[in-house]
Amino acid sequence: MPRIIFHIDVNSAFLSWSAVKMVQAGEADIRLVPSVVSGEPSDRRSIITAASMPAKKLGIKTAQPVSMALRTCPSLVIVRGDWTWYKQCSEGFIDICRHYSPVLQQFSIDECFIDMSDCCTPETAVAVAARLKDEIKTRLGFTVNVGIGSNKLLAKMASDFEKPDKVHTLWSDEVETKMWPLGVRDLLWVGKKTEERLTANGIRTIGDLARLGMGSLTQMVGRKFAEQLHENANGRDDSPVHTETEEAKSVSAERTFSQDLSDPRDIDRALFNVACIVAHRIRRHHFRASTVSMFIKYKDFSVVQKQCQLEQPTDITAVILNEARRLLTEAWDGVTPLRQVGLGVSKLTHDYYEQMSLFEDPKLGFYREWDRKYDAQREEDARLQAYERKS
DNA sequence: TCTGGGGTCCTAGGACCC
DNA sequence: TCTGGGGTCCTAGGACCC
Repeated sequence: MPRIIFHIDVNSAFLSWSAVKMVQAGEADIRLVPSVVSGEPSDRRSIITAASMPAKKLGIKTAQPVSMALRTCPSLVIVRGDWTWYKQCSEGFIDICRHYSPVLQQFSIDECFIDMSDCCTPETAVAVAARLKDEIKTRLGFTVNVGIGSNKLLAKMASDFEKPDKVHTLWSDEVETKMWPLGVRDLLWVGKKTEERLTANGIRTIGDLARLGMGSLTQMVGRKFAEQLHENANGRDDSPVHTETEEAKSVSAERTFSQDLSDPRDIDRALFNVACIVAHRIRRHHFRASTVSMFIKYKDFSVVQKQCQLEQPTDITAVILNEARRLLTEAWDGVTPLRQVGLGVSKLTHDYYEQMSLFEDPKLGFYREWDRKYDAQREEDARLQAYERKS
């Protein structure tokens, strides 16, 4: 039996969500003028997280530096992101989608798939999708695109057609007319590098890719990726809509300096900050980590990453920080300016078994106490923030 | 104009074990 | 003494996604 999958994608999510809040507060609707959501605008290294349709029409794009966008449009309205509010908006639209089908997979904060196979027919799918889209607009105040297809890939490709506030179908029998004429870059998983490799070999459209023999494609991108691209270009994808939320496999944090830094004290301060953040996050989710990795980025954007295994999984900030410091001394000469420093942990477990050793480092007790106070402080900060938001 | 932050998966080489 | 083949783990790097 053919499947019916919807992909729901919020149009310019962060920008729309900020606009909803501002309109509720009686302010002008920033969706109607060139506007963007970004990090700290005074930081010259900030980039654009979301742009309004009028901004996009001027050529302003997501991931572009704010300074560049300001040159394009000096009157650009810039707003700071509000994560707590975004999470509320996300939950709101996911809830509505879940009412249409419980077989729902959240793909990111602003996208989800629902399996509608048991909830509508190919004939009624467009009308149902339109109802879903309109319900979100009426109840929550922002627009979405709904893509309909016989699998997740096609649904996702369809939701990317004309925006905003639109419903599109991409059934298997429409692949040839609606998908094959598109450029390879429009295919999911084809990024900049793969596009370059494909076009260098004369493969320009998704249709070219679909008709390409596996032998030559494997030579270009490797066997595994070639298999996937070949399937996807032909509109095939049998992955199910995963309803269970997967646990994180890694947690990381990074800091990009407003100017490249070379003073080891500055670098260490940043490493300390990210270690606090990462360790706090894993404690909050009751994780312990067995792998610590540290990475640095130079001004030419090259990245060096070092990792190591711990004898025992840990969630102690000081233990993670010490490993990261050691890795930093291995990776960095202490002189060359750095653009960014980051820290990650992986091999996460919920295993709380701890080898009790009579010879356990007595410092660990102090470290744990420090972490406990840190966590309490963070929680207090969060409570205060929530209170301020309400009043 | 000068490029954030947070993730996932894949590959390839080397070490080590049987 | 020399050789091979398979499996697993680790590491570093790269590509992609939102």
